[in-house]
Amino acid sequence: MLKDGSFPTIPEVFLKPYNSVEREPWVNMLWDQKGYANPDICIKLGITAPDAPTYSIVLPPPNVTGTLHMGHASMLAIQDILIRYHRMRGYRTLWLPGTDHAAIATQSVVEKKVMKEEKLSRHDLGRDELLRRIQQFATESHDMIVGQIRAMGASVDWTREAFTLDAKRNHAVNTAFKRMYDAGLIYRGNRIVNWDPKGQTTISDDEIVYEERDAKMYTFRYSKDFPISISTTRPETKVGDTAVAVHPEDERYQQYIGKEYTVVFCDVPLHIRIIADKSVEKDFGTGALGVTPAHSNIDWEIADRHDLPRPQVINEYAKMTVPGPLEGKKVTEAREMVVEWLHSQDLLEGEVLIKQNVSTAERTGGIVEPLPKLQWFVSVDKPFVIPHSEIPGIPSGASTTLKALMHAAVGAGTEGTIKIVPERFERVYNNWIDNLRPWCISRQIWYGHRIPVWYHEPKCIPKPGREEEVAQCEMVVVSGTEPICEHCDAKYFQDADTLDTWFSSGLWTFSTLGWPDDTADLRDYHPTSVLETGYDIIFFWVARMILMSAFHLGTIPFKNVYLHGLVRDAQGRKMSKSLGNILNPLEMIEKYGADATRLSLIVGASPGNDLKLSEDRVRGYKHFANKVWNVARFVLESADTYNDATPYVTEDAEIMREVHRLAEEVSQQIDSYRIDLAADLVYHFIWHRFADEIIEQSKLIIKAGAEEAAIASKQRMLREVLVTLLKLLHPFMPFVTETIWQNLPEKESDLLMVAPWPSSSATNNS
RNA sequence: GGGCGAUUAGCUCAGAUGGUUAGAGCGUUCGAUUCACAUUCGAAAGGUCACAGGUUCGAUUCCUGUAUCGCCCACCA
Repeated sequence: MLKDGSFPTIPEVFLKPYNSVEREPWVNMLWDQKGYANPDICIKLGITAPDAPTYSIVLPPPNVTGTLHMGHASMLAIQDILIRYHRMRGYRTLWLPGTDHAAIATQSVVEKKVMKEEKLSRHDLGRDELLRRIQQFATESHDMIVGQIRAMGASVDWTREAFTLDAKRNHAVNTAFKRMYDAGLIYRGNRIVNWDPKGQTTISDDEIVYEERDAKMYTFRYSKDFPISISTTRPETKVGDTAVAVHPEDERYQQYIGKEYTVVFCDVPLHIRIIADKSVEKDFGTGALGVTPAHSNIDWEIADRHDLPRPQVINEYAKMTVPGPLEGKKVTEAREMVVEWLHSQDLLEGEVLIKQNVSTAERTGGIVEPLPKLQWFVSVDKPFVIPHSEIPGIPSGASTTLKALMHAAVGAGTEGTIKIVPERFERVYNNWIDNLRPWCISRQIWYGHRIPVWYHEPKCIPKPGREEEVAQCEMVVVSGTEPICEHCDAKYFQDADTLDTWFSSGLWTFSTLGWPDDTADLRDYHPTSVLETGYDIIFFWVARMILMSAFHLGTIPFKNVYLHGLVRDAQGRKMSKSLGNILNPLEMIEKYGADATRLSLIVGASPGNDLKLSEDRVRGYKHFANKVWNVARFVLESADTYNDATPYVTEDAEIMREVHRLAEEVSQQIDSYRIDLAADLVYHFIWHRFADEIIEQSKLIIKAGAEEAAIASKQRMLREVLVTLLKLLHPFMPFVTETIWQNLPEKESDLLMVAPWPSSSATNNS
């Protein structure tokens, strides 16, 4: 009974267990109404100081290929914790959401779907119709993803949402392409590319997945009178050979170097030169390498050095093109035919079973065929002058390369460079750059940013008197609209290819902020504070963003990179459809609540290490959400009145100091990206210190009717500890804490999400 | 062929610039309780901190090897 004779009343909502299914959508609506995820609104309402430091994250855009999985859920949880923490600390905090068109991934999903349901190929549909289908699919997928991001409680600013293929981003992509082309870093060239015969497109080196398979290595001669035997696992390519390379110091073959032979191999006449090249290993196989310039990367480079002809004998469908019996045969068939022929001619000298890494395309699983093709590339080694640079070690106006920029941007504790957490990935990153080759950016698929290059076809017939300018108008690169030839008024035709999806993703940190325009957002929020993503896309994406930002802005794209691990099942296996061990985030949210789902993905997940997740874990944290709920109920019941001027008795003052120490520790752990430990600290304090000990002890005072001063002190302590703990827990479990906040009799701010973060200083009267 | 990570209680993981009895959760066992708790609380059992050397007064912690598992990179034809 209270002083005025009435009974304590607590909000009725507390009389039932915490119900996440009911409360979470309600809290989401509340957040939407207030719109505090938008930093402009926070400034306008005086919640955030206009000159406060900024804190920004761009959401790694999920692919619009379907729904979100646990990996996405963990990424959203981690970023939301960082964002909510900084927002409460008073930063101008922006978390910018978006989705990725994911070019090849999305197109192949839709193509497969259309093939399955309608038995139609993309060529049956045509470019426009296929694009329409993909658009529709992407929109549905996008809407689903937005719903999932909201369900997780992610406090992103929807007013700034972006899509990697929307009009603004297309403008950014075209501008970026044009500027890199003008700087000479993008060029069109005939080089060996990774061709995926199944997907009918080129792919970059990073989209190759190596699979170990059994293979046979054959040792043989081209003909009886050819002096040197060679070894290969791909005899069918030998009809494209133009040389045999040996090591310059290999005494066995000295006498043959420089000689030329004409042979007939499998009914194909070949002209073979014996050359010396240092890249050949003396001790491998016979020490002699049959050089197939058109169908092997290393051989192409040898051909460069020795000026060899490069006949193509395999086409885009992985079929033989050389005239004769092999023509039109698949490479695998042709291989058997050649081996049979070698047998029949008694040329085969050896056959060994070996393990071999076969290159396959990540998306389609097709076996990659190296082919020479005319494609667009980004040169990472070509020097250029960077007009403006804030990157340490690279002065404005210096001559540099993209590789050098990428190296300089990350690094070993230097002020102003990117810091990667965990640090060991810095080595992985640098190692990758060292091995980087030209980046092939053109793709023969339809869904994506069309290459902004236009060709004059047929050739220009100039107006009289301007004939000499014609050579310059055959090909133009423009960032704007369709060009028209000024010499003959003819229209141009745009390059049919699209850009590698990572080209547009690479611009993400600044294309989302309005670049190429000089916007306030770009000035305020770039470089972003941290890029949080999985360690599996450090090369695909992290490195490309650094490249793009360094070239176009002369800055780093983010100050920190935080790499999280992968979410695996309870046995540590990858989650996959075929294993049937997938946990669906939405289902977990439905059963246990977003708060529980978030915590289960956070606690125990140290940076860069994989997390084993089971449904039991999620269930465990649902119990915790309910525990928090009941703690609040108890405190509001037994301390329904209190006075914030009441002096603390010694014991309670000590508890307050303890709570502030906790706040300090939690802050430190978050600052050093150990949010797993931070979450664990709060969890344990609430459950095993506050609930099990502090509350239990306070019962002895309050319910036993001790001295009034002691009771008042306890009541004030309970209320203030509760408020502090709600704040500390809010970044991790935003829904249950916000719900409780809304039911507090009085509160410092209308929403907990913008309440001030507990400071480490001790309170008054302590 | 290079490189990286992991190896601590039955399971999942913390941990310390090296120092008294190595921690937590889940699980197990025993007990209490319905007076905030779709329960909760208390207690117990359980570890030669992968192995072998070295440095040291002292190592699970640092160094060097080894093993097992996992991952990444690499144009050995």
